[in-house]
Amino acid sequence: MPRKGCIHYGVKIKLIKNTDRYILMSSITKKFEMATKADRTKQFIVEQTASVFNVKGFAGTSLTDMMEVTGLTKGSIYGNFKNKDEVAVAAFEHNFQQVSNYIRGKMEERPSIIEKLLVYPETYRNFSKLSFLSNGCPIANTSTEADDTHPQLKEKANEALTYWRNSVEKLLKAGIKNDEIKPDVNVLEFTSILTALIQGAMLHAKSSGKMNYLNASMNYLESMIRELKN
Amino acid sequence: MPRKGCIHYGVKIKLIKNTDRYILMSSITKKFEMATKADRTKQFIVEQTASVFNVKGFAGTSLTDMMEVTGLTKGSIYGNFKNKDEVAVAAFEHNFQQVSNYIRGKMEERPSIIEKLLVYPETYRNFSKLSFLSNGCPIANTSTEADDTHPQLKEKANEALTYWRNSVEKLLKAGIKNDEIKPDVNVLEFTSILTALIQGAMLHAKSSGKMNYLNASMNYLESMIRELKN
Amino acid sequence: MPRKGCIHYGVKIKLIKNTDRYILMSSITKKFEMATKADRTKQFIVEQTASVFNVKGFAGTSLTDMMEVTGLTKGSIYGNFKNKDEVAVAAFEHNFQQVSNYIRGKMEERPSIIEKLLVYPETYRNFSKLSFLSNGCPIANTSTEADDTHPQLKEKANEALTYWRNSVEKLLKAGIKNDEIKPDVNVLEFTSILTALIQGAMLHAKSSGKMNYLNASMNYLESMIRELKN
Amino acid sequence: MPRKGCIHYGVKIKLIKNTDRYILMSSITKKFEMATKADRTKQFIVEQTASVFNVKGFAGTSLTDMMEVTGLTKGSIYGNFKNKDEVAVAAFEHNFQQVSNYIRGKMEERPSIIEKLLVYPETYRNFSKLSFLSNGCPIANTSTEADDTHPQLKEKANEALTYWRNSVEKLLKAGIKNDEIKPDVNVLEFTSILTALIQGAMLHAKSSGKMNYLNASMNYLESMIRELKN
DNA sequence: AATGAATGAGCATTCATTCAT
DNA sequence: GATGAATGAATGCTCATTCAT
Repeated sequence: MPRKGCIHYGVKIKLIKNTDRYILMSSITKKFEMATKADRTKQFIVEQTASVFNVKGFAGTSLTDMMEVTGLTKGSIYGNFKNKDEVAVAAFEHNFQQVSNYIRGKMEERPSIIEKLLVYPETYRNFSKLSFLSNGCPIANTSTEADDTHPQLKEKANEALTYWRNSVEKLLKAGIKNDEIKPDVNVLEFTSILTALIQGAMLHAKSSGKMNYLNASMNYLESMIRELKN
Repeated sequence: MPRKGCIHYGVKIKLIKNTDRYILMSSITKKFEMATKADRTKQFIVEQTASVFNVKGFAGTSLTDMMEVTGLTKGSIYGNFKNKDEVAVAAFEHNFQQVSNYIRGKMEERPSIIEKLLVYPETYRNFSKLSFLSNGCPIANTSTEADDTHPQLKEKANEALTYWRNSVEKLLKAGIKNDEIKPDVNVLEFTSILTALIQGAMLHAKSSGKMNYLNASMNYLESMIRELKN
Repeated sequence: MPRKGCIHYGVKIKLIKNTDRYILMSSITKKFEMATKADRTKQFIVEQTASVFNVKGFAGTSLTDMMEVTGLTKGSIYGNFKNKDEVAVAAFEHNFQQVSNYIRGKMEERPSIIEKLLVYPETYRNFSKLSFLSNGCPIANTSTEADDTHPQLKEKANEALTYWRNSVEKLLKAGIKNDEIKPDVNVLEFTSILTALIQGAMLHAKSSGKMNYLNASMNYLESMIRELKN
Repeated sequence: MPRKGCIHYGVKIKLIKNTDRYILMSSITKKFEMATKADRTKQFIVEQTASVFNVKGFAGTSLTDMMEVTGLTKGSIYGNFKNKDEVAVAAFEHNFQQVSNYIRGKMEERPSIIEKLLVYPETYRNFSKLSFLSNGCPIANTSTEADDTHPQLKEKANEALTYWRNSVEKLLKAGIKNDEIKPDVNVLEFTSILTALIQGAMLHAKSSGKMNYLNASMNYLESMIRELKN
């Protein structure tokens, strides 16, 4: 019989307090068997806490929140992570990977650079339907809070932003190289605008609860992208 | 003899615990004498805590932080505000007013609508030199944190954003009316782009610590504004 | 024009916060003009706080409660009393005097000792209609709380109880002397039973919210009193 | 090695601040091994705080008092109880059970109903020697304070009073049924008098610090009980 | 005599973290 | 590897009291 509280064959069994929910391990663990049980538990904690950190922020998320959302005990969380910071960093990385995996996947299906770039406005237009974006852009959420108060998270957010910028720049340069994109495009400027516009527009949508401002910005971004064409 | 801890002739006298700083009352109290001492103290608390709330956020700012930065005791803060929430809301309003007063002031000097609109990119380009913007846009900082966790602050941030949008829209419509601006400009779209671009670009600057991305976006915004010309 | 917050010609004028009530000085001040304004304010504070102390107890009554119920400021209360203890003691004395004045008044109308003694069960039967008893017997309320925690109040409660006992004993002895009451009545025992029965029965009534237990005890007490007859 | 602050083999080991007392777990834990450590600690907290709550009341008992009397930290108390209210309710229940267990035990030794009823005056006569009564009747103490200020405790006190009344009524009815007690006894009245007399007399004893008034009332109660005899 | 701003110790409660089991 | 009891510093907030005005 499985011991209560364990993660058993990919299935969480422990019931905490009055919560009689059985929580299924996320699909990721099914895809490839993880080496050790510890690795699986770590992954489970990260997946479950990721959205809480994205919504409530680092300071606003307590260990009690983390216990509730994972169904695990404090001891168990501390057995797998050094402290709350380490979980928060892992959760941020998970959140960011969810976004970038989704976008990379969509881009792989597209034949041209411009089509690939159009994945950005299309994705953020539908952010509310995507669980990993519905609470806002993890980079924006993390970097506004972590500024000064949490240098390690701030650095992670900055790395993510740099990664994003580099991805866009690579696409632009590749497009220029294969004559798909006008040669005189200002790569730095275009990248700055694309990323800034998306983050600013997401903020407006989250703040106002309305989609029209975000849609207006995404319309503009789409026409900007199409005008890159050589 | 002034009682220790009082704000006397515009100068804080009390030293709390290990903090041997003498804090000058902000300029506002010198400009015009306020009705009551309580009003002055309230104003003083708001001014001193405003930047802490902007940097650390609501959850990250403790009453101890507020004591340290004001040099006042807990009791004194609670004598002037109902609770931490009330201070945070007042501090946000102060932060936002600082920004909008600055921008309104700059705009008043400008003769044309387009010149007035150019105040935005100029201001945010120099955000690091402006104390009320150096820690980032208060709207962005507040709305990313307060989402879900603090409905009242979220609402305040949304109101501020709406106010900003309305200001921009009014300028555009006035410009269209007096033939300074092209009649076919999409007001909603332009407003969305201007505000989103600024907030997104500010976020990048704060996150990376570099100015080039912000400057690139502001360059683009400036040319967009100039192209509004009829 | 009367200064706000003063007690002027026996009428409270100050309005605190949202309480737009004008509070009339109690009848006592009208009966005989008090020497000084201070005396009148002291009396006013005592009268207004007396029932709060009787309901919430000493520890449960805060200065904020006292401010609300009097409409006065803290400074004003402290200008008239050394501290909260002093108000509490005065309030207890006031409460007790209200009860004993009422009972003395009723007794004066009665011709015989036995009729006088019957005032007790009659009074406590109707405790809920008498403002100074509706929150319970002040002696019981004070002595249960003040035990150990507040020696001065405990002593006051004990003095009040002794005064009550003495009153009953005097009546019994006078009745024995003038042959109205049987000579062999055990005065100590009868006094103990009368006072204990009343306090115990009051407690039951307050606790249960029902009158039948109190009435049953008062029925019994009445028949006990009538059987005293020689 | 036992961790400091733990309750180990029934013995509290941790010393808090200036309190160098070693506190023995109460006899109850020795009698039967409790399921979990948490249950034992909860029981320990209840036992240690019960008399403090009975003496100082709910409002008068602080968490610092509770820490001192248990030797535990705040965190530990809050690990075992949701809040102060929950401890107070448990402590009241404990206090009441101590009294009713004692009385039930004494009654079991007695052959007749009248002998059983005599347990009441005998017990309360000796209240000062019984630790759970020496600070006064828990029902009286709780119900006078909790009135209005603490509805849950008030309800508990009322339940306890009802339980007591029912116990007395059952005895009387059983006595009437088996012809030991006069059939025309007014059960409601007798029960009311017995309980009210005891609570009132206890109050006098606690207030005056003298036993003669209590003894006089108990003498009377004893003769009342004996006169029930058929 | 009364005000009201300020005090700072104290309040109940929650926090991230530890560690014997 | 996981548990859960315990820690104690820190949290937001209220308290009775003081005193310059």
